[in-house]
Amino acid sequence: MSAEVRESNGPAEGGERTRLEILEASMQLFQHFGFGKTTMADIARETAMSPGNLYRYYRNKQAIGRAVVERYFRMSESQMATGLMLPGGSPAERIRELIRNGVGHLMTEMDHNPRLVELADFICADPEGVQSLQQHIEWKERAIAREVERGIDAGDFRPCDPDEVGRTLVAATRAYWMPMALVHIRCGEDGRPAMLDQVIDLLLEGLAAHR
Amino acid sequence: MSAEVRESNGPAEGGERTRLEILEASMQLFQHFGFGKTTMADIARETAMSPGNLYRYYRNKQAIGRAVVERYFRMSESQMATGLMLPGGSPAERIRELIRNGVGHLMTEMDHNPRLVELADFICADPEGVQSLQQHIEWKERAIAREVERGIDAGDFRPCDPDEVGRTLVAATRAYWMPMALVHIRCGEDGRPAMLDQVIDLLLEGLAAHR
DNA sequence: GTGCTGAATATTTCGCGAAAAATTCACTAT
DNA sequence: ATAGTGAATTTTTCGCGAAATATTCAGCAC
Repeated sequence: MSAEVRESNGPAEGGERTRLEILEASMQLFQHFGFGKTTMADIARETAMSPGNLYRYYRNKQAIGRAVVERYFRMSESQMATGLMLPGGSPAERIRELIRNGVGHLMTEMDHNPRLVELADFICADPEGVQSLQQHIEWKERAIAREVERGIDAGDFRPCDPDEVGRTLVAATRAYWMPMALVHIRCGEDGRPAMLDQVIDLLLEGLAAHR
Repeated sequence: MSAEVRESNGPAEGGERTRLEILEASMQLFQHFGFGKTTMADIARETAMSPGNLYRYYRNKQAIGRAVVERYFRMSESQMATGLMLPGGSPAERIRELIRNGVGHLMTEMDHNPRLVELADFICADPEGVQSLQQHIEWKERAIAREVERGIDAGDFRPCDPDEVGRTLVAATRAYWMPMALVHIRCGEDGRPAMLDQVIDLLLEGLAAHR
């Protein structure tokens, strides 16, 4: 029943800079060489500190991996959110673009940044890491829920619980958010994910107001 | 440019009994001990023939695994179809039950028959086996398409292409058909798959006629 | 006490010969 | 020719010591 509230042990305040430094160096290394091929000694060398010191900021290597994945998820979320910055488009169009952009972003990352995608898969596979994935999923659910709320207010969508619809839309497109599945789903020369547009259309149709 | 049309080499006609015998013995063994732990020698012993003779009926061990998986898929399809035998229920209800029963059946198999589910995953992972999975998926798509057709005729569903809707419904529930994903999706004490009912409801709502 | 080091220890991975298994093939029987 | 055998051959897996790596810890500087 003692203190130890923080995910990672170590310095309380002054160490945030160091923790971030470790995080950024690790992300670079993981991106280049992969999680497995990057050693704690590599990270120590890159940050010009001793291996032992890394453990003052992260419990172990997995914890660094998890922090990198969380940062990576936050970056993906920012990327997905950029499409929502501009105010134009109907709620339905905005949801469609949110999902299409998100899946498109994931496909781009799989081509361009396979090491980090692989890391995310690896980290999210064990119980310690699932909550990172869960948070990321919840971010999508909330982003969609906000647009659904707008759609209800605008009279485009029938009355419903926006949060539940957010969860439903993410659940109905879940396979498209899974790298392992997405590998098989991409098709054609452009590599667009099969049936995604039709799935979105049917879901949005189910949400429509039919005034 | 010669003959060799059949998937498996060997006898043309008279050998069908032997091929089936190998298939059934293998299925039993795989179910009990798993694909990896079952040797060709085991199968030979079980069928009272020599190891070499197995190769007259199947190209290799993978081919036996594929045949077992295909048989397993056919059995799953029969199981799923039993819910459709009785004529009652609206098309929407029948589609809902088809999907719920199918996913429920998969969950039961994962608990009760994990070795065969694992085998299916393994076999369908490589290029030789994906077409078996593809066929199984197409069976579901067609089963749904038939019900959609009924729904259109009955005036319950708006006019649309039943085949495309079949593909769409399967795509929107794809994660629920993937054992790897389903492990994470089951929740609660009853282990029911999260959000599946809501997904189906929203999709069917999108299909409704709104007369 | 805080931040850090580097050697000491614990764990995991790796290389490689041995054993097991998959696959082939020369051969027998009908 | 067809069905089948079983030993020979190729491929994969396994066990285990060595090397690499992760993690801990006693101690140093401030």
